[in-house]
Amino acid sequence: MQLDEAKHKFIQSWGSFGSQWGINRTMAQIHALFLITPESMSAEDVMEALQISRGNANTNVRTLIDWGLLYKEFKVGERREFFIAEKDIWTIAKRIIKMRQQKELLPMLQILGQLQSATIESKDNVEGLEHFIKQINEINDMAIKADRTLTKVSASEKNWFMKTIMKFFG
Amino acid sequence: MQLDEAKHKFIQSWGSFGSQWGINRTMAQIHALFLITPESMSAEDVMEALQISRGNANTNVRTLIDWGLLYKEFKVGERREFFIAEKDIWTIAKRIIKMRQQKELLPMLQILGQLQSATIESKDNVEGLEHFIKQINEINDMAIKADRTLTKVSASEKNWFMKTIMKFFG
DNA sequence: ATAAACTTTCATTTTTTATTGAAAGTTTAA
DNA sequence: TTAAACTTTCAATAAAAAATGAAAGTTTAT
Repeated sequence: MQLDEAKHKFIQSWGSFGSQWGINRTMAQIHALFLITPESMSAEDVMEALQISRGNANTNVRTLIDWGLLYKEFKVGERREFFIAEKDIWTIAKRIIKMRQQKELLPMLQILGQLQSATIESKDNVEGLEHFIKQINEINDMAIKADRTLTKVSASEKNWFMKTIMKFFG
Repeated sequence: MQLDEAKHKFIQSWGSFGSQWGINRTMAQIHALFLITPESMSAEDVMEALQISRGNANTNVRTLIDWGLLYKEFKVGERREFFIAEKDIWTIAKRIIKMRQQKELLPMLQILGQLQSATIESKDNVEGLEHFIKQINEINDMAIKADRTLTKVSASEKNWFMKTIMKFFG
């Protein structure tokens, strides 16, 4: 297999992988491209490599920077911006976990909290009310546990994580 | 707050939560509806409660059954099918983890495996080739660890999980 | 055997999400 | 200060995903 073919395969696959996780396909593809490119690249380079528009490239590169998965790199004598990927997979995983926790888990926890603290009335459906409250409580408990776990994982050092968790899971 | 209002809020929230995870909004809403409904419901009940079409209700109820989140329930003297939710949050979490692992992680592992076992050629870009192989290896290692972890979690008993994992994370 | 009761399918339509590219905005060098 | 080089924005367009509903399929009771 040629290197270009292998790269292409990886980029496509990372793209569809990402799009299954509410991460837009192009953003994931740009990320993949950077992961396997040792040098830094400009917006132009990304546009050419993935055959996408300037606006699309710009938007998704910005988001990747926000997520901490891409860094700006200034080159002497160069006017335009260059970008380079965070390459350490553990750091990448932690950043993705953190962003997803914020985007997804947090809003859910807020709603669940609201529902728990609200006084819910229902005269004619006591069974339904009790069941509702029980379910919300259980879901809230699980969500809080998940949230704590993710917080600790994304704040942890690679070594600590590998030692304490991976000894259980190989 | 009225019970109906609280239920509605939960259903909407669960729906948008789901849609961020590549799980279609209506499927998540149907799931939420069943979670907070103590009795079993027919397709008709779901259609009415969520104001959706027959086809939509049918498709998503089938998928929820496939995922092990809904069960069929037969009522004596009733021709149509009734459904009822798996209510235990731990079981639900395990089933969702398992499905997502199959849908998402497995295809990625296959591609990574293919790329690792392939002999990749590149005369003129040795640096690029070495970097590519290094990155693929690292990503593959992490993916395998994630896969093992998810497999063990989704096969584990609630008590075991809580004892061994939750003592780390509270 | 057949018709009523119910479920599934799928071509079409609608909704949602992502992309484009031109115009506006910004920075830098001379 | 201005014009070239580059970046960002956003209204319009395109693509992808989901929903509809009527028709086809299936099951059950008589």
